[in-house]
Amino acid sequence: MGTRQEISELPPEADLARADSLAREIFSDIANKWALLIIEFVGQRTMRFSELRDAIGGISHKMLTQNLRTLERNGLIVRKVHATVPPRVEYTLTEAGAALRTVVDGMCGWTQEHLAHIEASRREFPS
Amino acid sequence: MGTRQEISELPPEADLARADSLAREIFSDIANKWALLIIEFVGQRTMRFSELRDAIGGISHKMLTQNLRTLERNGLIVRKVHATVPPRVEYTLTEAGAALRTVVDGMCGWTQEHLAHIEASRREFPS
DNA sequence: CTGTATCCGCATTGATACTG
DNA sequence: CAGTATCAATGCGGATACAG
Repeated sequence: MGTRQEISELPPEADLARADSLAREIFSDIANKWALLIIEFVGQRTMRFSELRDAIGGISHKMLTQNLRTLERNGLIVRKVHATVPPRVEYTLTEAGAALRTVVDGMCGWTQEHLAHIEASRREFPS
Repeated sequence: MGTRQEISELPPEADLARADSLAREIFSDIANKWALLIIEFVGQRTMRFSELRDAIGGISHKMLTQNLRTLERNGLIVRKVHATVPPRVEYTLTEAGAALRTVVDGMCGWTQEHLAHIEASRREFPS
């Protein structure tokens, strides 16, 4: 197995080096605002389709459906349909999704912490 | 200032609740694959324009320029022009950019760790 | 309520050419 | 080498209608 260093020193972006790698494709799948916002909000608690729509705000019916499907396909959320009328569909994070959520939390936290810095930077930037 | 709890218990996504908030706008600015990939690669070391282009791969000249400007405007990277001929332009992360990089690292790490899970999930998903 | 399908405008993106 | 500008095309994303 070699030394411990050889294993642990792999940089986190190692597999993202090639543009055509699977890692890159997956990265592109999740690195967009709708996907990340969905992860963040569903992470708060299990939510229904319309609850999610209202919570996120500004997302169209179509984009929400589309992103939910992609997330489900990648195993980040589970979709549970209750056979009632009217139908009730609930979305929950999987373990993998929850793990990603901690990362997204970090991103949300970063945004809050650097709001002032960013605003200042924008004002000084020569338009 | 009140109790410590009142301050620390704010959820990381607090300011992202409204779709028209500044936090949301900034979140949207950085939550896209090119911006995050640039942060990740520039975070490895200071890089020139063409180095970055080659390192990332699959990004067009125009998109790279465009995203670099947005990142600069938001104070995440600094652009240093060396008055030589031919010109030499180097990009480096600011402190804020470096802070974001640790988050992006987490995202890269997450991608690597869950590659197998995602592949498996995709195979089982009814296309 | 939730989901699928369609249409269509507009923004994003790439290719190309030109400047410093 | 790095950047800007322009043009054309693709596809994202919204609105709408309809089905289960």
